Amino acid sequence: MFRINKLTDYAVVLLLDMARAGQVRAAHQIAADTGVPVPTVAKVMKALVRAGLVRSTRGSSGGYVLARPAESIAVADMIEALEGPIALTACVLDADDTCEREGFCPMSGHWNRVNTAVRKALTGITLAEMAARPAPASWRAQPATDPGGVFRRPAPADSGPALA
Amino acid sequence: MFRINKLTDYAVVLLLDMARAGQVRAAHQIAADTGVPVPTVAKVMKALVRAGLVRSTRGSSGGYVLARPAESIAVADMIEALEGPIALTACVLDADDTCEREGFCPMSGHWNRVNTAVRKALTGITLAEMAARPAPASWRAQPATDPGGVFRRPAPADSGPALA
DNA sequence: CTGAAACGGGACCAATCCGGTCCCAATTGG
DNA sequence: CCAATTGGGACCGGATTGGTCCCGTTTCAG
Ligand code: SF4
Ligand code: SF4
Repeated sequence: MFRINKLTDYAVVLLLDMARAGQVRAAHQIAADTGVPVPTVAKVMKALVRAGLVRSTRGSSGGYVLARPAESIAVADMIEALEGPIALTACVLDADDTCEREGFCPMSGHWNRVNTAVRKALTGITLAEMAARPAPASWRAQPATDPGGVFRRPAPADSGPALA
Repeated sequence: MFRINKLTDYAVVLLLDMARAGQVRAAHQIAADTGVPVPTVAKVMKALVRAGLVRSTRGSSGGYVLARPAESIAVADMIEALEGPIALTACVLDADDTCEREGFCPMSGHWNRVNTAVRKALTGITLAEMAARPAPASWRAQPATDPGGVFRRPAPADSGPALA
């Protein structure tokens, strides 16, 4: 169905939340804030750290924070963090595995162009853009009825100068 | 890994072959021409017919042919034929299922923008463009060494006025 | 009229992938 | 030392995917 992984989706949601918070927060806080189960948040954060998108601090009063400004984190970066290089097919240049047909398949070379087009599209949208505006009304499917009180803004009073 | 389905990949390969042939040909011919196993070709073609991208003729001397000019078949069409509507996440407008978080997830609306960007990228490349040129050398990963004699051009002599 | 050739619509299965959870070691501040 | 956190997996059940096969239907050739 041409979906991104659910975990990747979560990653973006979590990053968006972190961008709006702009301060170090523990995994369980982020979980409570987004409604994503704690173990899942933990798993996703590990991947994000490994990819260098967020920085982590261990020990008590530790937690996670964006490793670089939200302006420089594109959707493509987040996807690559969770799923590895963007490669629509096995014969694309930066795919980590190869297709045995690659040598004589007339389609082979063409996928690179498609792949590039997609990656460019995904690079053109940054985390900052999404964090800034609260999703234009024309984009929303539902009128936003909070069913459980989750997703409260991260302590609006003491959240400091949101964004890095 | 952000891959399209393998079957979708095959679909594009088969369509490209059909575009270059420009005449009605049986599934087993297309299979022999592309190196894709016959049963798989059959399966893919069924999907393509259902989606209206190719027209089929039954009976002996039947086969498949493109339903419309290759110029009007975009990569997005082929993907949608095999995988259904392009919807990166469940909360995208034209997704057939929904996410329970959709109402209060701050990311919800934003995915539509990403989705649109991707779809636009996929709509900008047509089958005709790919059928015309033989994949610029700069795109190819391998120097094209045919390991099995497959993928011979569809009878260059009597192939008629290639393309619709 | 008969039969071969071809498509149509599935059922079917093995293998893989994915999501989700959990456990324990390592680190750090109090 | 203790509590709070992250790090790095293992683990598993369910869903998806790739691939094959079977049988009914349609159509043309002879
Ligand atoms: S070489 Fe051909 S079959 Fe193999 S991945 Fe590329 S397009 Fe698909
Ligand atoms: S609503 Fe939020 S969690 Fe659900 S699919 Fe959309 S972005 Fe992902």
